[in-house]
Amino acid sequence: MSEMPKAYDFKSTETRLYEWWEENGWFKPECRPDDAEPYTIAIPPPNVTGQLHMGHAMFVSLEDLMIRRARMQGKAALWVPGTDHAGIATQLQVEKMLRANGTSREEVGREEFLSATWEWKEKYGGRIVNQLRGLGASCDWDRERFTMDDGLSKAVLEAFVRLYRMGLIYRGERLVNWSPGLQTAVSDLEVEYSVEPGFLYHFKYPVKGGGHLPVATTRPETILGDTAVAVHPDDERYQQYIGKTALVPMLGREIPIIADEYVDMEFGTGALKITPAHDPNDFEIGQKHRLEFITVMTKAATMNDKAGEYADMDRFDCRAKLWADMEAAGLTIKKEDYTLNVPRSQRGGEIIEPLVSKQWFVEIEPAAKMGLEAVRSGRVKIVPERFNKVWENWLTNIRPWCISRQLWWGHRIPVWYVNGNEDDFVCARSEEEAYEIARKRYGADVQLERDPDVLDTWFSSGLWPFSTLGWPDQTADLERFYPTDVLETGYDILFFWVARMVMSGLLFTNDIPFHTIYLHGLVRDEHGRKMSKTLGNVTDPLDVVAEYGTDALRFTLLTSGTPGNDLNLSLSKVASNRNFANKIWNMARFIIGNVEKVSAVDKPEKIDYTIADEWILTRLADTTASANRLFDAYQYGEAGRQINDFLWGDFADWYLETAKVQMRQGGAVAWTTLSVLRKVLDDALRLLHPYIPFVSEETWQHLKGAFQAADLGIGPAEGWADGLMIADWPEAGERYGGAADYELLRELITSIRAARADANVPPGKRIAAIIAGEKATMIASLQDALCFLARLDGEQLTIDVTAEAPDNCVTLSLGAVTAYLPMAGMVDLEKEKARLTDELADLDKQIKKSNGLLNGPFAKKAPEAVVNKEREKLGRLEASRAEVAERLAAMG
RNA sequence: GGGCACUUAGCUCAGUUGGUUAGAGCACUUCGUUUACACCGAAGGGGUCGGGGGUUCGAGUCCCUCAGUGCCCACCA
Repeated sequence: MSEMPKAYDFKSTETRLYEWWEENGWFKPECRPDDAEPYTIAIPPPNVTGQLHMGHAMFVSLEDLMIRRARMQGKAALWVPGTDHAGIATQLQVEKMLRANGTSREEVGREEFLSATWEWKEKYGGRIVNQLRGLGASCDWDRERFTMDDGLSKAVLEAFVRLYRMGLIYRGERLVNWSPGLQTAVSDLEVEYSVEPGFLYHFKYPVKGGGHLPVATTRPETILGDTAVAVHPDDERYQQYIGKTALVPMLGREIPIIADEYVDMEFGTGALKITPAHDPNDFEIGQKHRLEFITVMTKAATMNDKAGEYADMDRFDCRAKLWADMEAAGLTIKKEDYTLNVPRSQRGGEIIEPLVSKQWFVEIEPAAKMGLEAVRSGRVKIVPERFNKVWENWLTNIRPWCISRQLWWGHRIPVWYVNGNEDDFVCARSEEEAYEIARKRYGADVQLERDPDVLDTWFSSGLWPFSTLGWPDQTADLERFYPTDVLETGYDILFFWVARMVMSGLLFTNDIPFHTIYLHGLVRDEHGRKMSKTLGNVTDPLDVVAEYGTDALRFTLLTSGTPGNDLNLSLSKVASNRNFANKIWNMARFIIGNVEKVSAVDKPEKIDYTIADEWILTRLADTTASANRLFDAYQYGEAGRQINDFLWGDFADWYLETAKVQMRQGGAVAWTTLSVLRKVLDDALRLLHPYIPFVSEETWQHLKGAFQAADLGIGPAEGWADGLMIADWPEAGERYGGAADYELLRELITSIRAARADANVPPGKRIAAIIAGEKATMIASLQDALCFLARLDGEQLTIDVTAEAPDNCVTLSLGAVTAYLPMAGMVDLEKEKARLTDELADLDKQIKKSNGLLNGPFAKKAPEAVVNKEREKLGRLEASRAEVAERLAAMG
């Protein structure tokens, strides 16, 4: 191994390691034995034309973490990558390109448009995938899929045909959410309601034969499509009008005045205009009362010829003009300010228009029931659990899913119409099959024409976990890796995607598609604002990676938050984590630098650990156990923070410093110290590898190289693996009794340092000390370390259990051990007296509290371990108090 | 109209089954080039854990309630 530079350089590392891992075939499950337990994740397929954003970085970090840990646990880890054709999004991009070239989708025609889109896909589709690689994603790229590749297209056909034959797909004329700009229907989920200021228009509905009914509406242009006016049957104000005829303003069309309990007498005027073709509620009332359905708008949301003189006007121009005309005709009452809930397209933001049109629907209630049961029974677990409620609520109130889109880019609906008749159609997996069926049903001489529409993009992604593994064919992959294990994604697509996968999995594979749903939150800017282009607060993951490295970004995303909650990304945290990577690198440099100071003959027959060794090994065992417990509970953030704290706060700040002294002793002590250094860093690197794959692997390779070359008999019990990536996952080791003694030593050192700082002792100055108390001899075992870390003068150090305090000294009492620092000339007697007096008061307070606790109900009711802990604490406090009191008395 | 989350140090956040004196990073103060690291180290200042009530020997943690913020679902013209 080459020399390690002073600072870790991620730039020269990341690409090199990624390629090396991939060349070794370690991203493939086949790097484990055939009988290894499988562990599978299907990637949330990014839009094929998408640009990498923090959401991608988030899911890559989390899923790669899960996959890498499983792989190290010896499982056949498979992360299936791929992309989504993203119907509308992609089509819009290509249309934009066409427009830039002075043409349009309509002009070039369907076929040419599709080939242009495929070209676009080939050109830009690889970009996002390469960006995922850059984040370290250990996907099996040989198994990469695309929602419109042949296999997945076959799966889509199969799913559609099966649903149709189960009677769960039907075509119907319904009121759908229509996007006038995109010229397609969209599903309920694709509509977002935004609260906006608007008006409630009150006007007079003329009644034939005289009089009028006051009516209120937020959308006057729909008046032109009214086919009834409704009042509540019990409303005394309007009893006289029920059954009479009203006249549509400006059109004079005659419509009935009906009674329906749906009308809220309290709201508005208590009289309701009914426009069955333009409002979901009115649609139902229209059906109930068998009203006429009059559509007054075109698909472009301009008024049609049913709107009389308003024909060809834009819907909002019409609103204004009609109201002005009504005002002139004396039909208006008032226009009051009113807060509207405006339906807007999730894509593009234009106002969605409810329009009657013929569309394909999936009746998903039966599947929804299965999805509900899967979560209720615990077959599918959601992390965090609180999303169970959201799941429950949505699936319980589910409505038919409109799956047809009037787009060109997507999976064509596998339905053929017979002889130009819309009501005669066949549903089949292919044109050949369609003809076969049609001939049987309609005679030999049939002409078929395929439905022009395509399917909602989520229809194909709903099949993702099994279609990517080969379904509907019974492939070996499907057999081995399905059901998958965890589905990890953002909570914002729980309904769009996750619920649909669960439902289609249960429906088509008769199994759950995954046993756990892990939901992460949105990545926001550091002040909690949503990242948006208009706000200009978008942080590009590629920029962050270029400046701080992939590991720094990954560790930040993984440890800054908690499952299911949004996370505020701050660059200062990324910078800290870049520093963490460097810190790890330098720990390794230190250890490797010590390798040559030890020789193989120093290996002792029987290992004899110092209390420092015992302490760090115990801390390692605790950290490993805790991390594993947290990993199993999907608490990755907390696990990462704990490993970080351990490695930096315990290993680097304390053990490494102590080890410097132990190494100087040479011989068996040095050998043992080096073996502990290696063991702790090695295990920590393993624990960290799923978080920060690059720096951990690079560091580990250096460690491995140095120890293998030195041949000291120090290394992993199982031998050095080729790569950390495929090394064994650590399990918690032994705990040792000496750990507590070292803790006491740490306390003592910290106290001495603080006392020195308090007395303004120059940092370089070695001072004298007397260590007394029952644990003084324990301290003696690490006397040199004590001197080094607390800057004590070894020549002037007295260690004696029964030593008495000299005059003119600072007293540091820790119960089992006491330090006297005779800092002649440097210590202010009066100040020391005051300090000790304060300390005495504080000790008295604590002792009183502790006594109160131990003599109260606490002693009887609290668990024994807790009570014992309190007793020990009291013992320490009392010992300290005695010492402090004695010193004060001696000082007069 | 339902439902959920959040409210802890100046800022951004941890705190898993209730258990010593509530933690981290950044920022701040004072010191420091001891052969891993200045992308560093040592010491330190800073919090009545949103308000109120309750359960408990013990509450940041559990329950109730109020307030603020954010989000999701829902057809009120």
